[in-house]
Amino acid sequence: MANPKKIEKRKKQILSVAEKVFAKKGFQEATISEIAEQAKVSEASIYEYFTTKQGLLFSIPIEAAGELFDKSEFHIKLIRGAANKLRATIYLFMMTYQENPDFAAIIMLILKHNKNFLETEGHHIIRNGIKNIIVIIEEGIDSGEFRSDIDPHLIRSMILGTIEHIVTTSLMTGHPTNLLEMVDPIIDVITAGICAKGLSGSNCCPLGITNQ
Amino acid sequence: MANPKKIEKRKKQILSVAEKVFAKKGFQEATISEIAEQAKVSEASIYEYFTTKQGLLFSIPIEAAGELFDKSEFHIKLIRGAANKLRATIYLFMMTYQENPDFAAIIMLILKHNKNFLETEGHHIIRNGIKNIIVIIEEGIDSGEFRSDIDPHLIRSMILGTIEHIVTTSLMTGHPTNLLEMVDPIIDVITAGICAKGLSGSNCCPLGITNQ
Amino acid sequence: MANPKKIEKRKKQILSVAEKVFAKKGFQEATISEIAEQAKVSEASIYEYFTTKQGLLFSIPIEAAGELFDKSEFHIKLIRGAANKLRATIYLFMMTYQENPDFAAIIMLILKHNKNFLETEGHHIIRNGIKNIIVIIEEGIDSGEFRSDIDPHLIRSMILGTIEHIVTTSLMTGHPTNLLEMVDPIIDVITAGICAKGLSGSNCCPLGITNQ
Amino acid sequence: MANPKKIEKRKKQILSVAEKVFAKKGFQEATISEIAEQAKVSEASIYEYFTTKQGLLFSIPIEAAGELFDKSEFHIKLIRGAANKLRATIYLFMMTYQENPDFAAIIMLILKHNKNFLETEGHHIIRNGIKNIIVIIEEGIDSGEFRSDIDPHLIRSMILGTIEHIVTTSLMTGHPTNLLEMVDPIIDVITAGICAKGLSGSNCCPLGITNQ
DNA sequence: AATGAATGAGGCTTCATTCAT
DNA sequence: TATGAATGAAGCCTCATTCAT
Repeated sequence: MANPKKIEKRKKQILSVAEKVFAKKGFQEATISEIAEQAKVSEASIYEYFTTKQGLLFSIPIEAAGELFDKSEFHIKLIRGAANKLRATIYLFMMTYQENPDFAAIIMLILKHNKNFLETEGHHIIRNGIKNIIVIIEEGIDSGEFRSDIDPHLIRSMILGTIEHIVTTSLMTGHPTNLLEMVDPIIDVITAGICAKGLSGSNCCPLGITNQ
Repeated sequence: MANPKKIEKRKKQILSVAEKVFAKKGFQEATISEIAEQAKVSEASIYEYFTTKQGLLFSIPIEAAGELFDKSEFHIKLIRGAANKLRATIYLFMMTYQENPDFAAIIMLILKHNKNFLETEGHHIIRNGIKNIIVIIEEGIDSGEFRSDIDPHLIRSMILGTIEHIVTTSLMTGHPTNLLEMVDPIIDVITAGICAKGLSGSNCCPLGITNQ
Repeated sequence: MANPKKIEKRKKQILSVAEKVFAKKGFQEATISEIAEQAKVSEASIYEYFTTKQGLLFSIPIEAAGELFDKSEFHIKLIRGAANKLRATIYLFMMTYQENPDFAAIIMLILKHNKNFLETEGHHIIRNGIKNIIVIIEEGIDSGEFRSDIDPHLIRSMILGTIEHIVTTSLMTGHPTNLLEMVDPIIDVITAGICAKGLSGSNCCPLGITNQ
Repeated sequence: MANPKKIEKRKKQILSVAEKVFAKKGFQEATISEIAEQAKVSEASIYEYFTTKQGLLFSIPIEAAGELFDKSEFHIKLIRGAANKLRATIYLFMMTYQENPDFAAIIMLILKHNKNFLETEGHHIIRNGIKNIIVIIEEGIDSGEFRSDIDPHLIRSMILGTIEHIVTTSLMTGHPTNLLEMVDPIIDVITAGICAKGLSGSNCCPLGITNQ
C-alpha cells in the first residue's frame, strides 16, 4: 500500500502549514481551524496525526533542527581549528534562520519560552545539538587556541544569545536583515575575546584579526 | 486628600500582584480573576485602572524599567572609561533581574516576543534606555579605547543577547543562578574582543585581562 | 435659597442630554457614563435625580408630551368641525416631531415598544392626550360630520399609525423628511374615508376634497 | 445522507425557539443560554449555525416573511381590482400576525426599530415585499379605480402604519385582539378615502360602501 | 448636594477536542 | 482513514448602581 507514504505526506503537509500559521500568528492566536483550512484537511484529521495543538507545535522543529545539527556535525568534522568550527556553526545557524524565517519565528518567538517544550523530542534534539558548541570550545582550550580561563558554557551563551538577539530583533521589527553578513563580525569579536594571546592566522581568529 | 495616594497605592498593589501572576503563569494562563483575588480587589476594579488584560501586562515593566535606566544613567556618569561603563551597565541589568525574577520573567518570557508591546510606553522606555549602550561604545571608539572597526549595534546585541540568554535559561530551567557572578566573565570576553590592541590597565579591560 | 431652581435646572440639563444620547444610541447602547459626561455631572449625581437608568428614560417625554397635549387641547377648542380638529391634531403631532427629532426618536424607537413604560407617568400623559382624538371623532359622528358606522378607535389607530409609520421611517432611514407637508394629504384621505356622504366644504374635509 | 436534513432541522429548531424567547423577553433580556437550553442544544452549537446573537435574531423573520410575501404575490394575481387586492394584502398580513404572534412581536417590537437590521437579508425581503403595495395602488390609479391625486407611498404608509399600530397595541397590552375582524373596517375607510368619486360596486370599495 | 471610587453580576463568544459514522 | 457535527469549559469585560465622604 501507499499508505505509509501518504500518511507521511499528509503529516508533512500539516506540519508545513502549521509552521507558517504559528509563525505568523503565534501560538494562541493561531487556530486549529485555520491550519486545517489551509492544509485542506479537516480539523479532526489533524488530531489523527497530532495529539494536541501543543503537540503539533512541538513537532514542528524536529525535522529542521535535526537537519541543522546533522549538517553542523558533518561540516565541523571537515574543519580544523576551534575558531573556524565556531564560525561554521554560527554560519549554519544564521543560514538556517535566514532561509527559513518561519522556523526561526517558531523557535525564537514561541518555543524558546515555553516550559512545556523542555521535555519534548524537539528540545532534546536542540539541547543535544548545541552540546557540540561546548565540545568545540573545550577543544579550543585544550589545543591552546583559546584562553584557558574562559568558561565554555558562558562562551556558548554569548554565541547563542547573540544569534538569538539578532534573529529575534529581525523577526520582531520585520526589518529585512542579512543575517549572514553578521557572522564574521560576531566571530571576530568572540575569537578576539577568547583567543589565547599571541595566536593568530590559521590557529585562531579566522579573519586574521587579533589583538596581538 | 488621600485620594491620589490611595489610587496610586491600589494601582501599585494590582501591578505587583499581576507581575507575580503573569511571571508564574504566563499571559494566557494568568486570569484577571486570579489577579483580582490575590490583589484583594474586584475584577471590575482592575478595569478602573487598566484598560485591558494586555494593557495591565504592558504597564508592569514601566516603573522598574524606568528605575533601572535612571540608575544606569546616573552611575554611568560617575564612571570613567567605556569598558568600565559597560561593566556597570551589565552589572545593573543582572542585579535587577537577580533581585526581581518576576520582572525578569515578564520581560524575557512574555514581553520580548510580543509585537503588540512594541508601540507601548514600556517599550519606549526600554528602547530609549538601551540607546545608552550604543553611546558608551561609540565613546569608547572615539577615545581609542575600543577598536574602530567594531559595529556598536552588534556589540550591544552581543551584550544584551548574552544577558538575555543567561537570564532566560535561568528562568526556564529554574536552576538558581548567581547572575552577578557572570558579569565579570562576560565583560572580560567582550572587552578582550573589542579593546584596541595594546591597551590595558585603566584604559580598557576593567579586570586587567587583555590580549596584549 | 436658589436651591429648588438649581435642582430643577440640573434635572433639565440631565434630561436634555439624556434625550440626545438615548435618541442617538438607543437605550441599551447609551450609557449613564456618557450622559453624565455630556451633562458635565458625575454619574452618581444622576442617581440623585433619577432612580434608575430606565427611570431617567421614562422621565424624558413627560414635559414635551405634556406640552404637546396641552397645546393640542387648547387649539382644539378654538377650532370648529371635527375634521378640522383632526387636522390640527395631526399637524401639532407632526410639528412636534419635526421640531424635536430626539423626542420623536425616544417615543418611536424606544418607548413605544417598552412594556415597562406602560405604567409610568409619561405613558399616562400620552394615553390621556390621545383620548382627545376619540372625543373629536365621536363629536364628528354625533354632529353628522362623520359616518356613523366608523369605529373611533380604529380611526384613531389609522391616524396614529400613519403618523408613527412616517416618523419612524424618517428616523430609521435618516432621510430628511418634511413631515408638515404630509399633514394635508393624510387628513385628506382620512376625511374622505370617514366623512358622511354628501358633506363638503366647511363641514367636513378641510381641504374641500370629497367624494361626493 | 441525512446530513442536510438534520442540519436544516436543527437550524429551524433553534430559530423556532429563538423566536419564542426573543418575542417574550426582547433582545437584550433574552439570553443565548436560555435559547440553547430550550432548544436542547449547547450554546456553542448555536454559534455553529449563527454568527452572533444579533445574527440569530435577524435570521428569524426570513422564512416567515418570505412565505408571507410569496403567498401575497400569488393571491394578488388571482384577484381583480386594486381595492380587492389591497384588502387581500391587509388580510394576509393580519392573518400572519394573528397566527404567529411571536413573529409579530419580533417584527413589531424588536426589528422595526433596529437600524442594524436595515441591511440584512430579512429586511431586503420585507422591503421588497411591500413594494407590491405600491404597485397595486398605482394600478388602481391607472385603472381609474383610485383617485389620481393620491400619493401611493402615503397610502402604503397609512395601510402599514395602521396594521402596525393595531398589532403593536395588541402585543403591548396583551389584550386578545381579533385582527382579522379589523381588516374590513380598515379597507373600508381606506378605499372610501381613495376611490375615485362615483365608483362603486365591483370596481372599487370591495364592501360596497362608498361615498357616492 | 455632589461625587470618587468600588463592585456585583452575568453574558457572549471562542476553540480545542471528541466521537459516531 | 477521514470528517462533520457537537460541545464543554472559561474568561474578559461592561455597566448600572451604591455608599462613604
